[in-house]
Amino acid sequence: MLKEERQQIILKILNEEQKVIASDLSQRLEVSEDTIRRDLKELDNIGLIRRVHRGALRIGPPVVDFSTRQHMLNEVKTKLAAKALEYINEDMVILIDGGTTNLNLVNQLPLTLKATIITNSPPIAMALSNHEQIEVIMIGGTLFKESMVNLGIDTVDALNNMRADLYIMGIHKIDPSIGITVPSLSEASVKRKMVSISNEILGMVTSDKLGTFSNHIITPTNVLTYLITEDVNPDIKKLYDSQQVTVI
Amino acid sequence: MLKEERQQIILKILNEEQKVIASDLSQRLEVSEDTIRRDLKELDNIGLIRRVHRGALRIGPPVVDFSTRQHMLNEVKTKLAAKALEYINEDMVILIDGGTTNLNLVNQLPLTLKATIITNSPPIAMALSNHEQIEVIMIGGTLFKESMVNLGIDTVDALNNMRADLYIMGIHKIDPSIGITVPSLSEASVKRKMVSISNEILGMVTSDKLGTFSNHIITPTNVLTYLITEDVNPDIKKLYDSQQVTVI
DNA sequence: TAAAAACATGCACGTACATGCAAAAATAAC
DNA sequence: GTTATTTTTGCATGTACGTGCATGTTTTTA
Repeated sequence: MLKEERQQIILKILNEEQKVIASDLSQRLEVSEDTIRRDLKELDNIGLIRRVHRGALRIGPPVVDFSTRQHMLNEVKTKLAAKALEYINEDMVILIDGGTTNLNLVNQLPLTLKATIITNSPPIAMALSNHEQIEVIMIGGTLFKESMVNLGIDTVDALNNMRADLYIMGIHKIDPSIGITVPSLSEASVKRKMVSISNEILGMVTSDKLGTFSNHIITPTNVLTYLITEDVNPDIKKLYDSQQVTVI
Repeated sequence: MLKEERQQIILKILNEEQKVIASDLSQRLEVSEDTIRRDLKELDNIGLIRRVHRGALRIGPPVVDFSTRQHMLNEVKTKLAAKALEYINEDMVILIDGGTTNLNLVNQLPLTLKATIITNSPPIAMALSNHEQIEVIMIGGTLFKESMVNLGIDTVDALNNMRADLYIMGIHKIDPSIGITVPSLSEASVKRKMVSISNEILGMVTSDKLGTFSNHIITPTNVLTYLITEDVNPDIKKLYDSQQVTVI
């Protein structure tokens, strides 16, 4: 097992369980405690975890709410991510913006994947810290804290010089007749720019978002190449098929 | 159960119930009363709770996020940060790059501070997600995973259009005769640019970094306005004073 | 005021830790 | 494909940390 891979697993466990214990990790990952300690030390040094005696804790706001709903949603999103992985290939240039669904996907990317990932979302960038083979290009801008993405003129400008094979769009609301919508103007313009510089566009949505809309229209739904959802309703599928959108 | 974890639980309980009783906690957390007493003592020393006979009381209004603050207080880097806070004023434009020392500082910024913070470090940006009054501007670039900062031509370009009142520089190595040095070229050029667009420059270093150097020189030490270290050695101070650097 | 509870202190035990070093593995160079 | 070089790993050493218990002291309460 590679070091990076192991550290990635540690981060994943830490995300799920809020804490890790060194001796425990040693057993689960089948390496010596010394190695685990070294891993934890490294992750602590770059600020990804909080090292404490005997183990480490998650950094950032504590996820206190252990509600099952949250947990279930996470499982659904993991399924969506698994489907999306099919469309991600070696050496692609992938543009990906924010959202927990996208974050979930990134966390599932194989450590061996070689690719270029462009993102305007700090959490996405941080999640890729252990993917040696992935070149991460961050797009700057003004941080929009509600959804943790960089937005604004600078963001759009920076995107002007780039092209992507695949844009993995975080979708808030989507309706086949109205289009893909977001609640804020600046988010809309950045996403619109992202659409324009990408060859293919993939969107993941949990089914409860289908048929909902907000006030700023990014684009009609027919720009989507793939629409991924957890259970494919035949009616929905027909609706989008007529727009040349592949529903999976 | 980890010590820090237990203390967080205590804080959480205290947050919800206004007061805690030592013997009670001992049962709920399944540790000896001695341990609880020690926990309460520590939390009291840090100033997060008010210790009283039989238990402890909450200080001030309920808080949401104590997890970050808790572990830091009492550490060397925190002392540095506390000193640095003196030089951060309302409505400043602050440029800050990566490093755990800087991350520590950011975590200590008062939640009410109104300012603009420019950074090329995703962890720094994420740490500021709770600060409503702070406008965060992220500088994009290629993510340099070893130190979690964005670097490269795009980064330097983006900085061209900006000006900052104060640059809080993460310092790897510093030597009064050689200058401030880093191990990588791209990091050096970005930091050099940051220096050039900033009015004042503040550096925090733990004393073990004083008198060390690496292979890429950013700038001589005399560009620093303030140099903050944990215990100010008179010799060192004299050395830097002759370069118009205020050592604190 | 006496008994009980809570406390501070010091000690001992087990575990976790940092450090240096050598073997092993992975990567680079030839 | 083989060799050289770097990185990673495990082990040994000595040290530091966290916990519970024993002791004596202070505070609470009956």
